[in-house]
Amino acid sequence: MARPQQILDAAFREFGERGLAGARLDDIAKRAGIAKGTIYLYFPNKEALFREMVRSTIVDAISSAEARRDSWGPGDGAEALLRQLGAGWWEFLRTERVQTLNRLVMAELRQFPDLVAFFADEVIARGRRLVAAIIERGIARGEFRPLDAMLAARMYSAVWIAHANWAAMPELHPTLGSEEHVLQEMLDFYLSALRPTAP
Amino acid sequence: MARPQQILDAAFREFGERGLAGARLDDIAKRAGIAKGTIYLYFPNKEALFREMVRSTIVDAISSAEARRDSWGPGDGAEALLRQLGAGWWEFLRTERVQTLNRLVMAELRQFPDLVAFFADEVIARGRRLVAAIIERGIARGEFRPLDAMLAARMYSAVWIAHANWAAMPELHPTLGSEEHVLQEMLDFYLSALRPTAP
Amino acid sequence: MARPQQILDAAFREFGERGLAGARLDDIAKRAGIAKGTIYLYFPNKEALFREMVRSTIVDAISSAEARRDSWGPGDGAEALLRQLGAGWWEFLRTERVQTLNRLVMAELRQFPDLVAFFADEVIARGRRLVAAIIERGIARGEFRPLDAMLAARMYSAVWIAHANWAAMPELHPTLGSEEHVLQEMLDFYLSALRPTAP
Amino acid sequence: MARPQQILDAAFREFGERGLAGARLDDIAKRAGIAKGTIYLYFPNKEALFREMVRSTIVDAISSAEARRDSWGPGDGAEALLRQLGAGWWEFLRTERVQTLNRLVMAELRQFPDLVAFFADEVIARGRRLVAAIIERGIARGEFRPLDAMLAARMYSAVWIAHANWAAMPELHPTLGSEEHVLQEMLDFYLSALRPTAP
DNA sequence: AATGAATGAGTATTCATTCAT
DNA sequence: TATGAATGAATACTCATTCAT
Repeated sequence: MARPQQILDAAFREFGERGLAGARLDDIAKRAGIAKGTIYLYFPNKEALFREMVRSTIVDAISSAEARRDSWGPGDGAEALLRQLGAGWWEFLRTERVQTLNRLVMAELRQFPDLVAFFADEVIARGRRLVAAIIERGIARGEFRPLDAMLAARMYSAVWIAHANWAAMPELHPTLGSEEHVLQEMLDFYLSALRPTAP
Repeated sequence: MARPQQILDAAFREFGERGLAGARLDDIAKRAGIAKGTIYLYFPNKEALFREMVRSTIVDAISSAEARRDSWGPGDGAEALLRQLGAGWWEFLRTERVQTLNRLVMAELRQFPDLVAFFADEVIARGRRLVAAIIERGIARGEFRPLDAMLAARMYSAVWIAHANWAAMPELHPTLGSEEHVLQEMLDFYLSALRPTAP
Repeated sequence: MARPQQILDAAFREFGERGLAGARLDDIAKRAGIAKGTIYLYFPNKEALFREMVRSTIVDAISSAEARRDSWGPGDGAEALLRQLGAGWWEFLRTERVQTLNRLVMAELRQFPDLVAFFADEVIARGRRLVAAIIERGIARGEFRPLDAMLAARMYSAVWIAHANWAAMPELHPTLGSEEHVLQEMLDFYLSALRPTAP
Repeated sequence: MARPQQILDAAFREFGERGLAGARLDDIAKRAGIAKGTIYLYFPNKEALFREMVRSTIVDAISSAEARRDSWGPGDGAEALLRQLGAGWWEFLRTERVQTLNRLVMAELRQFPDLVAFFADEVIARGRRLVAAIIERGIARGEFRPLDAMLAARMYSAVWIAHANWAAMPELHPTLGSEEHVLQEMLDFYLSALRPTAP
C-alpha cells in the first residue's frame, strides 16, 4: 500500500475516535507504523491531513456505493428496486467507515465549508436522486400513490440513516431483534406509506 | 443567574462549537465574563465541567419537553395527538439547544458511558414510550392498522430527528420549502403508513 | 523589575549570543528564571520577542546617550566639543549593549525593515546630525577648514564605530595599547584632517 | 564546476542570508541543484560545511585581492599608491562576496576561534601591513607628516570598511552621491590628515 | 556517486491546572 | 469567592542526519 494511503487509514481511525482536536499525530504515526516526521512528507499539517482524510473517505464511499449498484439485477418493479437498494444501504450505512464518516461530518465538518459542499453534492444529493428516480418510476407504473418523489426520498433517507446510526449505538437505542429484521420492518413501513390508499 | 449556571451556559456554547478537546477553558471563562481560575471553584476539571454541562442540558431539555406536554389539550383522537406531538417535537428538536446536544451526543458521548445511559433512559426511551402509547391507543381505536407500536415509534423518531438535523444543516440538506410545510409533509407521510390498508 | 523587562533582558543576552534562529526560548526562560510558557504571556511568539527586544534596546541606547549629553559642560570650542563627544562615544560604543546591538543589526535586521528604518532614523541620523552641527560650528569659528560637515561627520562615525567594533574583537584586531590611547590617537588623527591646511 | 564548489557556492548564499542556524540544508541543496543527501558525501555535517565555506571564501578573497595588486603600475608616489589601493579596496569591499563574508565574521565567527585567527592573520593583518608599508614610504619621502604608520593604517581601514558596509545598507545610511564621489571624499579626507601640517 | 524517503531528537507553542494575593 | 499570573506537560512541527536503493 502506498505511504500516503497508509497514513490516511491511520488518520481515519484516530480522527474517527478522537476528533480533529483530540487526535494526536504521534498516535496516527504509531498506528501507521511510521515516524512522526514522515507524516509531514505527505501532508503539510494536521488540518490538511484531516481534510484529505475526509475527502478521500467520501470518494471511497461513493465508489464503493457505485460498485454495489453495478451489481444490481435488471429488476423491473419499483418496489423490488427499493427493497434491493434498501438492503444495500442498510449494509453500507452500518459500516464502520460510514458511521465514522457520519460522526465526523456532524461534529467537525462545519469548519470546512468546502468539504460540506462536496459531501452535500456528491453523497447526499446523489443518493437522494437515485431514490427519487425509483419512486417516480413506481408512481408512473401505478405501484405507488402520487406524491412528491423528492420528499419521499427524504423520508427514505431519514428512516435508513437514523436506524443505521442507532444500530451503531446500541447503548442509546436498544435493538429490535436482528438487523435483518429491522431492515424488513423499515421496508414494510416505508412501502406501506407509498402504496395507493383505499378509495 | 447563579455563577455555576453562568459557566455551564458558556461551556455549552464553547463545547457545542468546538467539542470537548477543541474548546478552551480560556474562551469559556471569557464568554462567561469571569476569570479562568474561577471555573475551578465550581468544577474540578475540564472533563467534569463537560459532563455536568451535558447532564444539566439533558435535564433542562426533559423538563422543557414536559412543560410543553402539560399544555396539551385533551384531544382524543390518536392522529390528532400525533399531530400535536409532532408539531411540538418539530419545534423542540430544531432548537439550538437540542441540536447542539445531539451533536455532542453523537461526537463525544461514547467516552462517558454513564451519560450515554442517562440520555438513553431519560430522553430516548421516554420519548419513544410516549409515542408508542399514542400509537397503541390509535390501534385500539381502529384509527391505525395493527402493527408493532414500539417499532412505529422508532419510525416516528427517525423521521423527526433526521429532518430536524437536516433543517439545522441547510448547506448539507437544502430545505423543501418552509419548515411548517416540512412538518405537514412528515405528518402526512407518517400517518399514511399507519392508516389501515385497503382490504 | 517588571516581568516583561526581565524577559527582554534575558532575550537580549541569548539573541545577542546566538542570533534569532540560534537562540532557544527554553534558554531565555531559564536565564530569566521563569517557565517557558510565561514568555507567551507577554510576547506572542519568538519573532515578536526579538523585535521588541531590539526596539527597546534601541530606545534605551538613545536615552542613555542623551543622558550623557545632558552632563556636558558648556565647552565653547568645536574641537573641545568633539573631544568631549569622542570620549563619550568611545565609552558608549564599546559597551556590551551597543556591541551586541550592532551585531544584531548587521546580522539579522534585514528581515525587519521597520526596525531598520527606526534604527536609521533614531540612532544613525541623530548621531550624525549632532557631529555635523559641532563641525559646522567649528568651520564658522575658523577652527576647521571649510568642508562638507555631513561628510566629515560620516568620517567621524566611521573611525569611532570601526575602532569600537575592533576593540570588542581583540582576536581579530590586536589592540594598539590602552583603550585610552586609542581614543587619543583617533582624536588627533581626525582633528588633523579638519584643521586648516597650510597656505 | 566541481561538485564541492557548487555546494560551497550555494552554502555561501544561504548562510549569508540566514546565518549558520537559520540556513537549511534543504535550501542549500535546492540552490545547488542536488539532493540533500549529496551534501553529506562531501561534508560531514552542517557546521563543517559552514567552516569550509567561510575558509574557502577567505582564501578566494585573498587571491582575488592579490590578483588586483599584481596589476598595479609602478607608480612611485605614496599618495598615488594610496589612491590606487583605495580605489581597489573600494570596489573590492563593496562586493557582495566581501559584504556577506563580513557579516558572517561579525555575526557567527566567534564560535570558530581557528577561523577567527585565520581571518585575522590572512586578511586583516595582511591588508594592514600593506597600507602601513605605503605610509611608511610616504613618511620617508616627506609626503606625509611623521606618524605611527600602523595606526594610520587602522584609520585607513576604518574609513574604507565602514563606508563599504554603509554603501551595502543604503536603508541604514543614505548615500552621499555617487559611489565614485564617496571614494574621492574618503581619499581627500584621509590624505589631508596625513599631509604635513603648517609650521 | 547520487538520491530522496525516512527518521527522531529538538524546538516553538498551547493550554489545563495551580496558587499567591 | 475571585483573580490572573505562572507553570510545565503535552503536542504540532522542523530539520540535520542516515541509509536503502
